[in-house]
Amino acid sequence: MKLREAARRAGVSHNAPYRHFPDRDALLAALAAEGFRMLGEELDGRSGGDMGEAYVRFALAHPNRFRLMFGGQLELRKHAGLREAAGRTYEALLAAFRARRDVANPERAAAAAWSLVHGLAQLMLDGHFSEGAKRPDFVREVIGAVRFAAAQRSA
Amino acid sequence: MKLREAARRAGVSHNAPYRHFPDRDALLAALAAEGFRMLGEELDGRSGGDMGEAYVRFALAHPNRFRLMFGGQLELRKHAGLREAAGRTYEALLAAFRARRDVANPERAAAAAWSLVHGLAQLMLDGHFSEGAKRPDFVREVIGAVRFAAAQRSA
DNA sequence: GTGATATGTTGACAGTGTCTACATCTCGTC
DNA sequence: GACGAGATGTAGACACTGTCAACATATCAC
Repeated sequence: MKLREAARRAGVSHNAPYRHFPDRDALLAALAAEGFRMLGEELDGRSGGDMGEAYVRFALAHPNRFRLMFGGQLELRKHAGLREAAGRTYEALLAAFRARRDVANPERAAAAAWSLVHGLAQLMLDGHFSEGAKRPDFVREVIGAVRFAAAQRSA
Repeated sequence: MKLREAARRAGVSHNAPYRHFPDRDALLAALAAEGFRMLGEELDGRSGGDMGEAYVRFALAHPNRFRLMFGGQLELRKHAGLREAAGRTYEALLAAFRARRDVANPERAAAAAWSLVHGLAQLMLDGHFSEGAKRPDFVREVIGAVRFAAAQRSA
């Protein structure tokens, strides 16, 4: 998280990063954007619970990256590329839900699904769920515990 | 987020806070703990979707507090009081689900419900859901889009 | 009144992000 | 091949930060 320390560890002077990024925030934004690309690759080709599990797996495998992407210290609205990268991920999820015929409202279901896996990832990263999260199938179980409001029935 | 700035704004010297907290992290931990207490009060007496809405409402009303509580920069495991405060909130949610007879597995359902509302709050705070989140009932709709696996039916 | 404790202040230290100025290295053009 | 331009690197300085040590004052029990 510290610019000078990173430069030191990379074996360059404390000012070298400024030749590649205008400031510290821009560097972090680039790392976050790369993170969104990585996440997109993990999710690509999956759907349903599988996709949700991949989302949480990514967060647990790259906790600092994930926190950087979603930690809120990046002022997402200031970095257009970031917002676009995140939006693309959401679009893929939305498309997956639109392809299903058994869900009443794909937009709401997609928002709920993203919220579910995102919250699960965040809470696990933060160390809540300490007891249950040790079970190897915890993520699958939690994701499997929800259904989305079915089509042809009132919401 | 800056100690000296906060001291300045409070009209005291930059070292006054050290008479009350051993270091910056301890001050933040105290603020987070107070946040958990506030959140607990908001959730108290509610259940179901109502509780979920109150959770998200709290996050949107106190974005910085919420991010402090769940941002992960606090090393939750280092502050026993914090972990306990968060655990108490979860216990209340768990109790609410245990009281329901129509849910197959209260533990999983509670974990899923917390994940759902937590992720929803976090994503809204970060500015995703930009289009849909403007609808006044967005939170209720998203929460209403999920069902929990029913009792007496295979998961 | 006296001593202890709580609370506040000033001054210093190392470390940080950022700016400016200076150096070098790499090429396309003549 | 020489040269000027741009990319990339470095050193030094600045204001700022969290933290520590030393010193001051206010409160209160005895």
